Amino acid sequence: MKKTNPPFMSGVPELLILRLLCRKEMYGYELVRAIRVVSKDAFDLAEGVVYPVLHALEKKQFLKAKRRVIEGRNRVYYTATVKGRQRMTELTDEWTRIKGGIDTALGEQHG
Amino acid sequence: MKKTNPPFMSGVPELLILRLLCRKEMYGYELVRAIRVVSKDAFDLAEGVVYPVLHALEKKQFLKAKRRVIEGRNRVYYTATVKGRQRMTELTDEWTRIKGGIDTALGEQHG
DNA sequence: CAGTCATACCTATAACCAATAGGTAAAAAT
DNA sequence: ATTTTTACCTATTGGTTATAGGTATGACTG
Repeated sequence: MKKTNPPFMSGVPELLILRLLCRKEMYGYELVRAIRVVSKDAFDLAEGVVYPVLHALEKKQFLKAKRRVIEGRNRVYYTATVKGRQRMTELTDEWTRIKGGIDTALGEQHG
Repeated sequence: MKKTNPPFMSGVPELLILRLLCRKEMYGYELVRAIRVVSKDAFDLAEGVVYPVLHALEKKQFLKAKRRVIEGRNRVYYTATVKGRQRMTELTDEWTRIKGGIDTALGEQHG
C-alpha cells in the first residue's frame, strides 16, 4: 500500500523548484530543505523527488547545472535559464487559473 | 504528443465530482456539464475522465449508483455516501492545506 | 578512533490518475 | 433521411510523484 500521486500535488515540485532557482542558484540537497522552509513545512519533498525533477528540468533546458567543489564537498548547482523563467511564469499562471477554478467551484456549492 | 498529467490537476476531478454529488444526485453526462458551469469554464472534463472517476468512487463506496429510465433515457444517478462525504471533507482540507503551502512559497519569493 | 550522523549525490520501480481516442445506442432536431 | 445531442462505456498512453533503496565523504561523539 504505497501512497503515490496524492491529490493536488501534480506540478508542485516543478513549480517550487523553478521558483527557487529563479531567485538564486542552489544545489539539490539545499533545495530539499529550502522547500520545507519556504512552504512553512507544508511540503517535505524527499531527495528522491527533487533530484529526478532537477534532471528532467535540465534535460528540457529549463535549468543549467554547474558542478563545484565547496568546502571539500561535491555539489551540483542549478540556475534557471531564460526558458526556465518562461516555464515558471506559465506554471504560475496555470496555478492561478486552476486555483481560481477550484475555489469558484467550491464557493458555488452554497450559491 | 499527448498532453496527460497536466500540472495541478491531480485530485481535481474527484474533488469536484464528490462536491457536486454531496449536494444532489446527478448522472454522468449531467456532471460533465455541471463541472463546466460551477467552475465557470475553468475545467472542461471530458466524459472519458468523469466516467472512470465515478466508477472508481463507487467501487470505493464513496458513491452509490441508481439506474433509472427518465424520458425514455437510461441514466445512472449517483449520490455521495457517508464515506463519500467524509472523503470530500478530507479532500477539501487537503486542498486548503496545499493551496496554502504553494501560496506561502510563492509569496516568500520576494521576502 | 570507531561509530554514528549529516551532507550530497544518485537510480529503479511502483502506483496512480488524467487525458485521449475511440466505441455503442437511442432520442431529438434539422 | 441525416445529423446532432443525449447518455453510457473502456483501453491505452503518458507523465510524475513517492518510495526505497544505494554510494561516498566529512563532521561530530563517546
